[in-house]
Amino acid sequence: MKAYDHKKIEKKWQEAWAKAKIYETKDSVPGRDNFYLLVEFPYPSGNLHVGHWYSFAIPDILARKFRMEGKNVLYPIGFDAFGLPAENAAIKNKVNPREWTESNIDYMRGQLRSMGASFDWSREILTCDPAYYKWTQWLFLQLHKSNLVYRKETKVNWCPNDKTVLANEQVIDGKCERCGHEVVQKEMLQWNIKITEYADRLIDDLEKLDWPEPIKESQRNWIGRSEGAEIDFPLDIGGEKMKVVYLHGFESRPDRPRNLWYKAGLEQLGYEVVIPTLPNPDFPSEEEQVAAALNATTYDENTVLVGHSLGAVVAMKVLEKLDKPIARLVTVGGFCNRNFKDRPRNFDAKFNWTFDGEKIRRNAKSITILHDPRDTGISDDQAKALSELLNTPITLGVSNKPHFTGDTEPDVLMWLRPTIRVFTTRADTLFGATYLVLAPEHLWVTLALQHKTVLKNNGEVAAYVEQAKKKTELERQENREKTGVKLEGVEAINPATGERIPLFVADYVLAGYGTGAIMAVPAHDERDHEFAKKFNLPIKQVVARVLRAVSGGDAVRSDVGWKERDAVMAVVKHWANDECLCIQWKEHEMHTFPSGGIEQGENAADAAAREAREETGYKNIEITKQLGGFDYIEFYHQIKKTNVRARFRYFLGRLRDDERSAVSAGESAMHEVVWKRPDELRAFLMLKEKDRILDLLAGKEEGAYTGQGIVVNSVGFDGLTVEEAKKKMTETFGRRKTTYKLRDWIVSRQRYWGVPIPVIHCAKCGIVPVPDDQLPVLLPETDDYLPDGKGKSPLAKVASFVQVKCPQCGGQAERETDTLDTFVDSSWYFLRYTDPLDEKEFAANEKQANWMPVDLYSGGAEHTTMHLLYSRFWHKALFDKQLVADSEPYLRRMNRGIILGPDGQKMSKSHGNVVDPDEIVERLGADTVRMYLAFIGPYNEVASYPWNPDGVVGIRRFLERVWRAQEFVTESSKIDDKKYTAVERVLHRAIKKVGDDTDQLKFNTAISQLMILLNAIEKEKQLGAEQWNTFLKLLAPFAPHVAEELWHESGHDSSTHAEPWPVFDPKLLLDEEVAIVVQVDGKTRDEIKIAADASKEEVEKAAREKVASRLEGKQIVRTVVVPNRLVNFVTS
RNA sequence: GCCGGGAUGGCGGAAUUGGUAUACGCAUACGACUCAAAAUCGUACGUCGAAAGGCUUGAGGGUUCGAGUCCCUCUCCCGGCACCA
Repeated sequence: MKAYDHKKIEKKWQEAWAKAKIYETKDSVPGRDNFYLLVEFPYPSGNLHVGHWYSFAIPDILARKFRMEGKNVLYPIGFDAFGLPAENAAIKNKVNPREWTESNIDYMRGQLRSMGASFDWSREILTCDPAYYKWTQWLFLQLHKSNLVYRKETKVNWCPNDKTVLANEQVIDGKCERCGHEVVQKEMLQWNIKITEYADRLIDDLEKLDWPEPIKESQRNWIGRSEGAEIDFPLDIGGEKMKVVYLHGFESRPDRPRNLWYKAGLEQLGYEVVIPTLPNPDFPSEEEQVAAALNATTYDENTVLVGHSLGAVVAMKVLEKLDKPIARLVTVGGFCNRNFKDRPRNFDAKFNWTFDGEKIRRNAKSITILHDPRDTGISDDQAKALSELLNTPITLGVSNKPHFTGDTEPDVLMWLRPTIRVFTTRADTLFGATYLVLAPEHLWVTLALQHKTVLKNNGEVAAYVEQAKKKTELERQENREKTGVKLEGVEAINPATGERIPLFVADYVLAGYGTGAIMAVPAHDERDHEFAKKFNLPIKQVVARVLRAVSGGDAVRSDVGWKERDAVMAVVKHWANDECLCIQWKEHEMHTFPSGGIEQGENAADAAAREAREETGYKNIEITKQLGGFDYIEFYHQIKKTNVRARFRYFLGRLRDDERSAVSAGESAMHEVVWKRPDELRAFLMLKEKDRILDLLAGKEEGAYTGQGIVVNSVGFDGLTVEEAKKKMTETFGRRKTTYKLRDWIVSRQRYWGVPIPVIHCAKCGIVPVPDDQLPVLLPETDDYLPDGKGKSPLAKVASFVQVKCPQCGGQAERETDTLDTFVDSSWYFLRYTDPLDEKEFAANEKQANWMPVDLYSGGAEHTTMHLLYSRFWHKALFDKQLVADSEPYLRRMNRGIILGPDGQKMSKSHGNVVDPDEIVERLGADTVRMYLAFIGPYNEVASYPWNPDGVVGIRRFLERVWRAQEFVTESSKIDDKKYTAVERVLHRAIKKVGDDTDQLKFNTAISQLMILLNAIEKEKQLGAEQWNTFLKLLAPFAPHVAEELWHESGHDSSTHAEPWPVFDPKLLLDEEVAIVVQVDGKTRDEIKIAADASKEEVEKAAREKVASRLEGKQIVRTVVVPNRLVNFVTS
């Protein structure tokens, strides 16, 4: 027997497999199902570490096993070759990033080959190859066509060290993911992709994916959907005297509910509202209507003129006739031509359709054009014409009924009056909103500051806003002390209570989330509570908690009904001692404070005093204060025999002296009065609410109550549950709204080594996409990769690249010089593997159809909210363009853990604990490294495993024992021979378990089963040739070289990897004789060996005999027999 | 703080989903082979106990004939998000 020489055989077989091209995957093979096994392709960092082995060599086990099972497996490889490190290395070492990248790739190819992995190298792709990025550019332009790409001045994360913009996902704890430098916020013109438009689908489609739950959950959290409401708070700006003149439309009347609703809303703010009656609304003419409008009132600089629909035309005609300007013109669903979407109108000929746009503009200091794209009559083109006429951008509105004809139209009202719109998930607490908070960047704040006279403390607010904007993410995170400034001179009106409430700017409200403004409910939100405490703002309870008795005599019963009532409880202190007045009931299990219901018209505090007097006889009780607010207490009333849901208030009182009148006979028969010291109360009281009352008594500071409960102090809504009130208040005061934490994806990078964004800036034509036939836009060669630090890409310095003819007008234009985020490259690479050489398409439909969607995608948890989310989005965008056939790219996801250094720390050069796989492969062989990593623990977990150098040796020992086991193989292959049967049963169990465990990604237990099998073989010291063949086939996916070598050693010419996966015989899975545990009273006492097919009775009988001595003198009350497992005798 | 996952020998980890807890491997000890060492092979290896027999799956309680597994309470560790209204 030759010695096991891993170096020789690994080299030999790797070359042989490559030469035979056995892993070059055909698009389809008759009789075989296609299986697409994808691993995240590596970044060409230059050197493979153990983590790479874990990523690539372990999934290879699956690839090989699935092939043996008859699947046509695609297991491709490529390189995510663009990106910052190449460029940083280029700057540091003065080498070309392309050369650096290519030489790294060359080196890594060799290392990857040394794994003995069955990659199909013929499909290799490089994202920095123009043949690849041509299609990255093309796909980007497809998204651009779908209006998913836009350019916007955005506050972005800027890394001053890498001198580039980072995506939100690339900022970890306020620091750059790549270099660790602190990230600053910067306003820059950036390319964005509207991933937010897909937020719902990205969450909802997770349902149908076979992914680990933690990954799905992280994506859901990251997208951060929350359902809530938008509520408008009207502003009252002191000194503003406005008159609103409202001109209704065609076939309308001044007294339509909607118009009256507008009137009420505006008058609430002290506005004067005029709604002229316009003559002949069903057959209107310009002359009559304009005259009526002009006669109805006077127009001056305090007038807001509103025209709905045709009213807008009338309004413009009115403006044409005025000789001095008004404050504002608002058109609602207005128009200036007759190109209606639906039908012609009868007023067509009675109006003059030419307008003096200039005069109208001169006569209105500001103009708002409100248009709803879902309008059934007014087309977008009509709105656009109006916008051009008045030289004013369109404000998009949402109507409740098309054309803003609902009974209420909040969007219109919002534009008629200054309003702050807030987003809240707790609409039920609206009555408790005692102030508003705006983010420092809120538009209204910005406008007010510009205006200068709106805020009385303009300077102070300006200073705060300035300072808040300068804070970095890190500073915001470190110092969470609430800060803010009140906006003096402005008040908002709580739409529910009508109360005037103050406004603040504070940086605890984020501009980027919701509407950038919140209603603050300090009683029921911790942040608002903290702020209110600091600024001494009122805290108003509007939700009462529900305390339910669940044990003891007053526990709520399911068999009786409910009674509701208002109640009070009195905590009365002794006149001299530190004791409280308590009541102990005689016939019932009740220990309480005096309490009872409030009588008709009675004051709550008086009721508390009265109850205490009546129940105890003490006369001189004075109530000193209320403790806390409302609580609902639910309990079973033992005397009235009914459940009670009582809305309680607690009062603190004092007894002046011991003067006492006789307690009524009824009362004294039921209970007696006892005095308890505070330290005895906890033990004495049985009420559910005692902890809360005792906390209140102790004067413990009460924070915000954020839980469920019942609404109080909210006229018209009292008694509703939180959930019911949310719904009802949203309907009454606002509208439903869903918001997301997810931000749009900023894809431009101001760096050299990436895909040029294929766009041209033309002074005349604006942004012009590069035509398809001019793709790819090649990355130009340059020696100057240094970014300028101000946000200009190095490409901007390459004049020959920048200067270009505009493809539309032919004039001189400039190329976009930013490059794309590398996550764009990797958002579609798996599609390219299906058709890697196609020059006409990014991947032909029929080629995609062979493989997509990916059957199993393996990778790390670090990509959960980055690559994995981006590529799902990208795929959906392509799906909507019908460029791909599925809405999700990956059916099943498996998650790889992390390999730590031998010291249990993350591997890093600074720790000096880096394990070099090349060295171990050299010393122990690739098969050992593969198998050790597979054996270290379950693969599909978010977990980390330390590399144990001794453990690796154990696997090497196993392979050497396998090698030596060839000695035991006899020529005979007759497995029915008695001497082989012991091994045969273990072998069949192994076939089952290795197969099952591998499918479930539990490679560690699959390998342990191979070890058990080998142990059995060594014990018998002989096995048949067929058994040996089967063993090698089971081993093949795990240790491909050893298995192949031994396979050939035992006389085969074919490859073991092309062999079919063994099949087990179910009959052989169980031993003929099984060991059955015998328990007495659940304790294992002995075991019996008995034929596997023995009957229940036989088993029980044998067991009883076995433990007869222990059963002596005992009564068996029950016998439990679990087939092939145990017998349990239960004695009395 | 919120959301997810977890805690089993000296270590990595098993446990047919409620049925012999500690499979398999590592480490360790002893023995065989050897002049010796390494390698290899064999034996032992949760814990208390001489043994019989107890006790053990982060802690405490519960359900069950039977709990690592199910339920409740708590502690700690890991991961994600984090002033997201």
